[in-house]
Amino acid sequence: MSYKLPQSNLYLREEEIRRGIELLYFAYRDFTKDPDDMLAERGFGRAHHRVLYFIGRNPGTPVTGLLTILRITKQSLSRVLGQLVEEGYVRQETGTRDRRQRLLYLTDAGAKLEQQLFEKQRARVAQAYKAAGPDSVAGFWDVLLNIIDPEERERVLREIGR
Amino acid sequence: MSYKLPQSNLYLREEEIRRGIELLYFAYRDFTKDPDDMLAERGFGRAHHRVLYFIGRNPGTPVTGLLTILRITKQSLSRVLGQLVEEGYVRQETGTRDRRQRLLYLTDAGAKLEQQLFEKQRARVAQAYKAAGPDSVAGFWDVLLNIIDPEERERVLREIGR
DNA sequence: CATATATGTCAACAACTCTGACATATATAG
DNA sequence: CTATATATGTCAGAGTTGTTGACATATATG
Repeated sequence: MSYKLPQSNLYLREEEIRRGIELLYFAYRDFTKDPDDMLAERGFGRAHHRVLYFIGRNPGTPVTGLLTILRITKQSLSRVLGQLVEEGYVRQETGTRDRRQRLLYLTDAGAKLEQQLFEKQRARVAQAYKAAGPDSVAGFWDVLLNIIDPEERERVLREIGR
Repeated sequence: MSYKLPQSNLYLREEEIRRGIELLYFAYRDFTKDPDDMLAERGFGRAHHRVLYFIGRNPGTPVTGLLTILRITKQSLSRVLGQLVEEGYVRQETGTRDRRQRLLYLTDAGAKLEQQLFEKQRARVAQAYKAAGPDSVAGFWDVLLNIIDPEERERVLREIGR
């Protein structure tokens, strides 16, 4: 009997979609919550974390690189980046090929802070990976990758090292 | 040779964690972006979407129920909820068992709007499920569930219907 | 030399969140 | 019945992060 009730299928489908939506919402909320306390102690917010994170992953990126990854305006970035430079977590170097560019690097203090922030998320994600098992992790990556806009999937793959 | 280099393992482990962190960030960003345009047309934001969504999933919830799910303050909720009530998307009924409670329901307009917002995310998530396959979807759910704080996993399981 | 690009800065504004204080209606315990 | 607790609402002030718009400077490129 290969016949299937379309309405039942639609119902199941919707429930499965909503399950994904809700798990994404709750998981993302807890996941981002971890570093926030440590950041708040220094008067920083989540935006500072993102900047530290992506400079750490792309040392020597010009400002434009960060704007492209984060998809925010330079005015938005400059406030946050300015604070990080001011307080000694990020260092700017004039580009050698193109002297208009400001290439961004974490200072030792920046790298240390980034590691501390990462550690909180590492523990949570590592535990989830372990609890779910390697096959689930592969599925987790695969679904997330396909949720990302097709146009930027390639860039993300480059970012995460395939 | 069962011996494994611990440093190499640690490196792989960190790369795998960072892959999860970044996929989560990029996927969540695109995923939340979809409904925002439609909301902006009506002067609403993402907070309105969350309220519509969870009232739709829990019709008749008292205000406290929403505060517990969303983990925001009543002052924060009241502005958003007030607008939704004012503009006819949410209806409040005095509780019968407890007349202090305001039980929340979507109006017809509210249900319609919620469906339109859901449709945008449905398309994205359904496509990702299809591209990744059912086993990956199960893994996706499993990892996300384990990323959520253990204390609230039970509530989430109830929310998503197991 | 003219134009484009990379970056920075100032100002105003909007969304969403918070804390703190206070008010009202209703339920519940003694 | 009275005292207390709970559910909800409201006002005021503040912080973080994002936006748009306008303008400035340094450097690269045709």
